[in-house]
Parts: sequence; C-alpha cells; structure tokens
Amino acid sequence: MIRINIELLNYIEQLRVHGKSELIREEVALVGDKIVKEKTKVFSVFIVKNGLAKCYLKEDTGEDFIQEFFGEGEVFGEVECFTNRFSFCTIEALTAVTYYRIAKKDFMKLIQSDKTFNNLILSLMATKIRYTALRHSYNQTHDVEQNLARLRKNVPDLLEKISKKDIANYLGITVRSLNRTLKSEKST
Amino acid sequence: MIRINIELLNYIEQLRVHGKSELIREEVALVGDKIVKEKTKVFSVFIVKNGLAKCYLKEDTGEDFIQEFFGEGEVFGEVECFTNRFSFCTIEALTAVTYYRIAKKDFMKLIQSDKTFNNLILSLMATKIRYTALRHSYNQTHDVEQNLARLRKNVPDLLEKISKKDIANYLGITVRSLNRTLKSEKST
DNA sequence: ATGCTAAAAGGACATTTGTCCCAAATAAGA
DNA sequence: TCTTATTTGGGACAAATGTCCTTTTAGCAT
Repeated sequence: MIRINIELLNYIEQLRVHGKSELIREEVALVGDKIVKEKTKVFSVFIVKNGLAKCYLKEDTGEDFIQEFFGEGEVFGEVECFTNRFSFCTIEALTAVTYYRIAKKDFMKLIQSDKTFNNLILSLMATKIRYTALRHSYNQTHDVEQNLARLRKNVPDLLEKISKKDIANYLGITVRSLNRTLKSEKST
Repeated sequence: MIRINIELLNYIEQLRVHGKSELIREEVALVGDKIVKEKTKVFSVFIVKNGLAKCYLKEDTGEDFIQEFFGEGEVFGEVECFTNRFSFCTIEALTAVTYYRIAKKDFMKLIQSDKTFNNLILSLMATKIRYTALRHSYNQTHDVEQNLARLRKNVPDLLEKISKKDIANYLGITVRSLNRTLKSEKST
C-alpha cells in the first residue's frame, strides 16, 4: 500500500555524502505536482526522501487506477530506464514531497559500476513484482469489505492520510461502494 | 497474457553451448506437474524452453488467481532469489514443458560476473513490473466483456489453448460469468 | 464398448456494485 | 468574510456478477 525502502534511501544519502551530490540532486514537489507524467519520456530515476505520492494510470474510461502510494525511499523511473519506454504511470505528490533525482545515464553508470547499488535495485524490483502479485491476487479474490479491512490493517490511519477518491481508485471501486462498505462495517 | 522472452532464451542456450551445460540443466515437466510450489523454498531459477505453464496463487478463499501464463523464455524463481523468501506462487505445466534450471548460487554467480546476463535480468524484471501494472489497471477499470476482448485480441486461439476455469481465474471472475459474456458476445 | 470423471453450458435467484442524483460539510479563493 | 469548488454521505434504482444447481458433452481408463 504505502511502499517504502529505507535501506535504499540510506544508501543514496550515503552516496551523496561521498561526493556524488552533483549527480544526485534534491528537489521538492508541492501538493498536486506531477513529478512524472504518464506517456512521456523519463530522463531520470527518482527516490522519495520524504512525503507521500501516488502512482497511477489514467485509463481510456477516464478512471484513474492507483498502483501504489510511495513513501520514503521508494523508487520510480527505474522501470522506464530498463525498458526504454515512456512512463506507464503518473507520479503525483499528495503531500509536499522531497525526492532525489539521478539522471538516467548516471543511474546506469551506477548500476554498471557499483555492485551494491546494482543488488539493491535487483532486490527492489523483485520486491515490487512480489508485492504487486500478492496485492492483485488478494484484490481479485476478495470482496470490497475484505480488501478494505486488509488495507486498514496495513495503514491504520488510512482515512486521515488519503482521500476517499484515492482509496477507491486504489481498490478499483467507486466512492459510493467504499462509503457503503464503511457504513456497514460500523454497524457490524 | 502469455509471456515470452526469446532474447533471454537465446542467451541461455548460447551459455550452454559455451560450456555451462553442467550448470544449466534441461528438465521436463508433464501436464499437471508443479515445477514450483507456493510457500516452499526455491533453490533454482527456471527458464521455459517450450510448452505452456500457469503461474498462480491459491487464496484463503480456496480460489486460484492466475498471475500469468508462461511460454518460451519466461523466467521464474528469480524473484524469490533476490527477495530470499518462499515462493509466492505455484508454477504448473498446462502442456508438457521443457525448461532449464540453474541453481540459485550459480544464478547469483552469473548475475555478478556476467554483465550482459545481469542486464537481461534487470530488463526482464522491469518488463514484468510494467506489464503487470498495465494489466491490472486495465482489469480493474473495465468490465468482463472488455477484459475478455482484450485477452482474445492478444491470444486469438485463447479458447483452444486454455480451459474456461483458467481463463476465469486469470480474469478474477467465475466460469459462469465468463460463459455469460461469451454468449452475449456471439449474439452481438 | 462401457462406465466414470471432469469440463462446459446455462436457468433461476441472490447479492454486490455501479449509476445518477442531491444535500450537507469542508476546503480554497477572491 | 463571503462565495465557489470540492469532498463526503447516502437514497433509489439499474446492471453486473456470483451462487447453486442441473444437464450435456467430451475425454479417459478399464
């Protein structure tokens, strides 16, 4: 749900300390800013330093589907880097977000030259694959009430942090359905 | 839907020719054999040489959710290798499947020593992330009829190759729903 | 060939979820 | 502070999907 990766964040910050700070820029996005836009070329890889962002995809139906919420240490842009394709999702700040940006070519240099970094990226992508598989499997085989319960278990302050619309778009349902479920939960 | 990766298959076969054939074993699974079992330790990485397998997850509801169908060149076991966790899905042969098996430690050695191989694995995992994101986004935001249409467009001989139950489990619906949709499509 | 088992097809009904509204509450600007 | 959007909450009905069950079909094994 809210993906983080402290190990990677630490490694990046340590790289910065050891003289790579010109390569790893720190930037800030304000609420609502789109750090990456769907279907555009991506020239950098990004690591969230702090704040919360949503990663979503706009479908031809006009609906948004939220892949994940990104917190501290989560990486994006790396997939586009390896597949050489346009971004398949939009990354939008839900709070102010501070993030590190590494130019694609510098990221690739690091991958090739820094074994530890390479391994971190391998395991980060493996984690994404695993996590996504588990999430979608659960989602497809359980009803709204169970999906919501799972979500709230993982993120107890869910309703304070994230809007109803975004929660609904994460679960692939309408806000009406979400409200209905929230209400029936209370009366149970 | 049916994932393949000819580039990787070629590379693996070329490695075998160049003296790594003791490390890369060829094995065969018969219809119904489970090459990898969910929630067990995985000691190898596998590459499909030919045949068709399904990659699925059994949920606590008793239902199976099919992540993907694997064809020529598709890799599995690599995620577990990098995350050091039990398998999160079962790989079961739908036809006779010939596959290559590389022991985990040999796979890791290749990753560390063979830059081309490393890059192939990086891009293969990136492709999995991208593909899965697109699939689930589409699935969540479209109805059964549209999902089925998309599937049949990608795999024209879908109904001959894969059972109704498996198609339904891939779409996260019941066979009843699938039949209903197939019927209404004909009358349109 | 004969029987057995699994897959496919679909009727009838229940349940879930979506659509379309509208009203109240809250946040954001002017 | 007043006005205007946006978010939230929910009623009423429609549509989609699931559940349960029965029949048919097809493949497999004895």
